[in-house]
Amino acid sequence: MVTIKDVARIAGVSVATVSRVLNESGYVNTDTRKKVEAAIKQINYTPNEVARSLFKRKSKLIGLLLPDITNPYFPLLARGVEDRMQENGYRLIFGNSDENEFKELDYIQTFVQNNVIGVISSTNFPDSDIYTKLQIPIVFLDRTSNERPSVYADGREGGRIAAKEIIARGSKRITIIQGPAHIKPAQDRFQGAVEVLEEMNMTYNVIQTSSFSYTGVEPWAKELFEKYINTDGVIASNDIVATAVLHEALRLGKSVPQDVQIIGFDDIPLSSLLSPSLSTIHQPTYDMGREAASLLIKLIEQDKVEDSIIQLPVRFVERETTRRNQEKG
Amino acid sequence: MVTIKDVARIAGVSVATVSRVLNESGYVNTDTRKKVEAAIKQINYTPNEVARSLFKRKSKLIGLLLPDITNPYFPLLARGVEDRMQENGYRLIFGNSDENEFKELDYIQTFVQNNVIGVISSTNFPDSDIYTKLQIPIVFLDRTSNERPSVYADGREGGRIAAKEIIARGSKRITIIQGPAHIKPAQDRFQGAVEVLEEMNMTYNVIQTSSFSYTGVEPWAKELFEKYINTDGVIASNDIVATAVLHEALRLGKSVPQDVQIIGFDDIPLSSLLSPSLSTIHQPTYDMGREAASLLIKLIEQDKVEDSIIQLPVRFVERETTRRNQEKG
DNA sequence: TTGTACGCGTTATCAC
DNA sequence: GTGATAACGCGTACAA
Repeated sequence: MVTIKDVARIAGVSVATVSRVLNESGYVNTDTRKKVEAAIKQINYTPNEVARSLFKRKSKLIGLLLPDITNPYFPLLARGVEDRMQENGYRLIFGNSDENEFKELDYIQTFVQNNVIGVISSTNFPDSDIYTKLQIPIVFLDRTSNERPSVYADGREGGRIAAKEIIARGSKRITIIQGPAHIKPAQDRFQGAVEVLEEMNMTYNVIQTSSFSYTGVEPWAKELFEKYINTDGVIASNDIVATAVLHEALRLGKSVPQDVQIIGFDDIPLSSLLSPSLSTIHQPTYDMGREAASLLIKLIEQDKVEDSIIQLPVRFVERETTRRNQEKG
Repeated sequence: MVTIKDVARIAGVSVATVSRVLNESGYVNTDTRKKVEAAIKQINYTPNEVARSLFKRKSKLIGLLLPDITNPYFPLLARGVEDRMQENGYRLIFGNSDENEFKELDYIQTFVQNNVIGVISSTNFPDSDIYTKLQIPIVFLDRTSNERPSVYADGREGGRIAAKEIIARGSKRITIIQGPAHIKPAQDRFQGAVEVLEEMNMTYNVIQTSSFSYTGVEPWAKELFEKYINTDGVIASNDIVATAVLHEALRLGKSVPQDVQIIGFDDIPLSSLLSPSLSTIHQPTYDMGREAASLLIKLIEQDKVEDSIIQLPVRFVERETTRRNQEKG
């Protein structure tokens, strides 16, 4: 390993001087600087971030905690975070929590042990001791808790839009799929949809699901059509569930969107590749990741931050699982 | 920050003793140990991994470099790596390379600066200086290079299987989609398919694609049916491309699999949710991640490793984009 | 069985 | 302008 001492020896100066040119701190003669830079280049020296981190008590590392990168919604989030962090020289320590509080605690602990300078987490337990006791800046992503820094999409409005659109397009017997009870965005979506349905005096049914995971979405799709065979409109809790519903509807010989309309949530990349392609409520997922990163960077680098709760807008994406809107012609 | 000194002070012993109980090294009296453990619990002490890393010149961190986590193939790989690493107490520093050699170099450098103890990379440049000069254990994942530790699937056999199956199921005018020329597994698949087609004296066409990315797969699907309108069998380079081809075929009013059969590659999670669901060559993606992690752990913890080149088998998954095999009844 | 002292690579303070 | 040197938190000879 090549260290700052080697550079100092070769350049014929002290390590203090090398440190100065490295960090552009303090005075250093132009000639001296050149000698040092030459030495650095000669032996291809790069500073040991671990030693830096030890001394400064903080690293250039960010902890990123996601429920499950295998769920196609999260990679975009992660990518947004990474790209933005990269721009400011921060790197990611990454972990999947599987919505398991113990695993979260374990990861957060590792983050702290590694002197991460901040954490971004899509946790289901934002009010857990894990986070309230955390001494470093934290941003909740796709999650929120009172007054804590967070970035998320407007789920309630998304639910409202989904309900309005599916009604405007002619569904009369709507079934809402309610996502996991403990996940705030899922409940927001659900409530938004219910609100509109109630306002418009529509009858509707509800199917409850317990997870957002890939595995085991089919059973809920089957349950839906067994319990409510006459459903002619489905507001799904996310695109994965919507995809399973679509699959099951087609399997049962139903025409989509003629017999049943389906609206998803998220607009994950595969939605547009389905046949028929999936109408859905678009979330600016990648940008949410970027925003969370930007917010965390502000929290780290600035004293005070004005807006630390960021809600991003959603929008309806019309594709082929909904009929043309008659009203709009 | 609570340090080993605090523990020592509270327990009324020296830091050396605390260190001994922490690392279970050397002798320590049972009573003393209990006092130390009590103190640790009392002030909730956890060792500073940065200081450890500095002293030992290596951390518990692993560098994981993937082309793009947004491509649905890679999250499973990442998950496999993480789960296995977790079991041995290693954590991941993660980065997307975008198949960009400069970004790779940048990340590898960061990994080294952070004392990672090993690297797993799905690089397109395994023979680059970046890797040949690397002083720490490295495992190539879903990639391979002569004699270097690597874990990958048997692409050639996969290509052969795909061709055999699509022929056995009655396709006469087959089009193969050839993945990016610089990615070894893509070429293996292609060659395997071509081999069988040649052996059986079938006529076939080839469409060349330049990337495995999501964006811009549609154009190739369109190109395929414009150039080779009579195609009745498509061997796609991966499931994303296959999905786009399926989408386009249905859009053109073709019946799948009656008019055209489609076989994908990878068996990403969405494949089974498509309508019709996608027949494909299954890769044990998650297990590949795990295997790569296991191999790297061996490389790190053992002196010599017998098999450092691991090729995993693939298999055909029959779903709905292929017809029933007549021969098999 | 336990404690002292040093070094890991870096930065910051303070002389010179 | 530059160079010693202490300190960051930990692990390990070596001494006691």
